[in-house]
Amino acid sequence: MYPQLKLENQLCFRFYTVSRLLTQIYYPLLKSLGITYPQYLVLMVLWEADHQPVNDIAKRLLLNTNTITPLLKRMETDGLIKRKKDKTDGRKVIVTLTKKGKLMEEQAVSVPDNLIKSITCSDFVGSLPQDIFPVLDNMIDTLRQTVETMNE
Amino acid sequence: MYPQLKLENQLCFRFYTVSRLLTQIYYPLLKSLGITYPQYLVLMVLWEADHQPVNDIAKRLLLNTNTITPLLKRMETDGLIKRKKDKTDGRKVIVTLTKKGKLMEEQAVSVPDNLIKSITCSDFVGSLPQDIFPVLDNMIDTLRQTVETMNE
DNA sequence: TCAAAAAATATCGCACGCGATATAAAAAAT
DNA sequence: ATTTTTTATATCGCGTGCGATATTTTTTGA
Repeated sequence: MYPQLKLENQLCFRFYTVSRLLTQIYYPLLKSLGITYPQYLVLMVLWEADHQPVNDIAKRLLLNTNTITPLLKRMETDGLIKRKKDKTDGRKVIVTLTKKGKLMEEQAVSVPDNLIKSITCSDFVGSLPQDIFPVLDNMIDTLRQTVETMNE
Repeated sequence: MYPQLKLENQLCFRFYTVSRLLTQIYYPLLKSLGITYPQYLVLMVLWEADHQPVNDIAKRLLLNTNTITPLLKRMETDGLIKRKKDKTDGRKVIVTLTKKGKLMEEQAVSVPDNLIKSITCSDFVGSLPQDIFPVLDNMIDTLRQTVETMNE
């Protein structure tokens, strides 16, 4: 009846679906490391720069503390990271990789390649338009601004 | 250290982020209707064709029954749909819109337009490449095949 | 016909995500 | 110096998502 309510015209549904399916394909690869996809994201942030407050990690991943805090607690329980109050600013909690968390980077190096290999297509990456990354980054930037404006 | 483990090189992270942010922007629009985004998706499927078995809805949304079943139960509790065993095939459960579920389509018509309006950008849609939909559909098709192959 | 396989749905457990709200510490304002 | 505001993190509750598995019904095959 209303074309704007057809599933085939929904942009968000496509992103929702691609995100879910990609995460499902990640699952067996990350399971062998004993981590989930959001935990993998946190580790990537820390591998780039260790010793960060919770809020910096949250901002980098565009997640809120109500998601990040329990996530980090689980990672601490699993021995991947340590959480410690900042000496100079008692509000901040600094997150640091443990030896286990640091060593996992070596095992994770093969994950991106294995992901591509496991996708049933002769050339998944090559079939994507060259400019897909900037398009997505523009979208994220616009959406991020919108959400920030909403929460004011 | 390893470029393949940099967040800025992650395709999946971008889809994950766009999906989450878009859903957050949907939230206040759908809240006024009393529904969530996944429930909105189920309703769109039923508005296109009422009276469908659970599995058809699940396939359409590329979700599994362990997600759809509780979702449908909540929607039944909220008086949006009815679930009834199929007479001819006792395994199937047929999902039908209630009057409330049907009437909600009229209220939902404005949601897509209001979503665009609420996004902080002069021309969000116009700044997307013309061929973004087929690209996404190709991705979904490839990923769907991969996940199906995984579960064999 | 009758056991075995397949199909459809459901249950269980756990990890997110996030709106709403609370708590604690630091910074700013009066 | 004290109150107010802001910042950083955490808690609570609920709704997904999904891997693993179970249940029920139908279909298939020997």
